[in-house]
Amino acid sequence: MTSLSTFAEIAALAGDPGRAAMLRALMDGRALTASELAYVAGVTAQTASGHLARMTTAGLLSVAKQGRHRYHRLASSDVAQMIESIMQVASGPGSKRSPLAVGPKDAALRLARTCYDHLAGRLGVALADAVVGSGHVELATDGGLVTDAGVDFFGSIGIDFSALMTRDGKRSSRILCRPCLDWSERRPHIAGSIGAALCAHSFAAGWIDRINGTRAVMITPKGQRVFLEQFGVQLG
Amino acid sequence: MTSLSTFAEIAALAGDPGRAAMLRALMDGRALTASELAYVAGVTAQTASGHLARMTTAGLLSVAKQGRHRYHRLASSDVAQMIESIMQVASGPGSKRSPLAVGPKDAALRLARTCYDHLAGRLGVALADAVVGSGHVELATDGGLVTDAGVDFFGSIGIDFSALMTRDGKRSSRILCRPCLDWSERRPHIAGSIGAALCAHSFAAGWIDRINGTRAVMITPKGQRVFLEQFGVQLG
DNA sequence: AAAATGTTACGGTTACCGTCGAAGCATCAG
DNA sequence: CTGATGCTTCGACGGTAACCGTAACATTTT
Repeated sequence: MTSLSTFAEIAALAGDPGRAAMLRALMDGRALTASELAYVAGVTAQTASGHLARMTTAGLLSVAKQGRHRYHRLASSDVAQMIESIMQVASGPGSKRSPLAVGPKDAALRLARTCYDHLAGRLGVALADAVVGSGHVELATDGGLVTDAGVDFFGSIGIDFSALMTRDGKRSSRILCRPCLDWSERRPHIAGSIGAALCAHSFAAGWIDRINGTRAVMITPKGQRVFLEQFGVQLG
Repeated sequence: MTSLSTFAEIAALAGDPGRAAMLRALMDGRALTASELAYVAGVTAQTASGHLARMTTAGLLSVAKQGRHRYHRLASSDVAQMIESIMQVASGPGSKRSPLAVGPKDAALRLARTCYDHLAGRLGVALADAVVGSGHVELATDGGLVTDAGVDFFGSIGIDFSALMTRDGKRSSRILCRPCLDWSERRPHIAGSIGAALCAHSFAAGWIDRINGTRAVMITPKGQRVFLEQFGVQLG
């Protein structure tokens, strides 16, 4: 029953408070150095190094050494989804403690941030509402899809699905979407291939920008205009 | 940072080998007594009692006392999805140990079994392939949907979606599907609302039956006929 | 070369948690 | 009422692992 022992092993790795803090910090999809991760975990560098080594050999993390730094990131989207699902359970009805005061307290984080590879916060939720309201995307609790009109719409703003839709040889329909329930807004936003593409394109097109290396993002003036004109979204 | 502490708490609960075995046993969606769970975990009754109490207060399990028995089940489908996602990571590329000998060794389990609330094993995969091949369902890695033809098809075999499709007031499209990667077949099968409905209907209609209280199911003669005529599926 | 920074390795201490024995309640059978 | 079964609580034991000293190694900068 090998799968069982590794199951407990993986879960136990995520069960340590320090390692949990590291994983949570890596949920923005970026790669962090061991020192930064040691800081967020509240432990010394030696301790953090041991944790990172264990999580790397277990397949949770992948490292890329660059000069004298070693950048650690989540190994795959599967790991990100696992962390999400644990957060989902942790934020569930079982968390009686501090019923409404949950979520990031930083205003910038609440406004807009990245969630592994897509956008979250009020911006992410607003964009999701916009594309759902305009009929470009349909969302349910189990999954989501892009309508034919949505394919045209995303194409018009520079996101091409032709590369994404060639899966398994034949066209794999327009199911490229996954709802991701955020714990600050308590509303679903768009994850999956579309969410990742939209987030990447927003960075590339200069609509949003990272705030000094955190997972929070700011909306550029150009982004303000595009989000209002193309999506009808205005925040603040 | 309450959500973080509970995050590690939840993960640590799943990280103990004994508790992991219990959760794994409960993945068939049925309710088990404390004694049965103590047996599958390989611990004494006292130890199991403590584990069950902790997991219940944490919101992972829900209990229903019936006479002098206490039946434990997974608290929600969120918990089941969390367990699935951990299995997904545990079965990932990181599991070098016993590369191909994974999966349930029991022949009955490999053939057909329940996975929380839907069907898995060769039967589950075959049914998924059938409805995908006939164009009734479209599956991708991120989600799935039922086509208009699929709605008619499932209606013709006794599964009505009208109750499922009234979500949030307006019609919530036909996204009721979620792929679930099984660790014995390494192929996706159909979970989500459709998977649950199909599984429940198969039991109700007498197409399948539980094998003496395990998560393995047998295909009745009636089921053999229905699966062949309606889905074109023949196993064995 | 030498200093500085980032990362890993080793030993010893400490605290936590899983485990079981024994005993205490609840429920059912006779 | 008496005995039996299922489950839980209490207390004590033991092992595991997180943690931080100190120290070594690697890389970059001066």
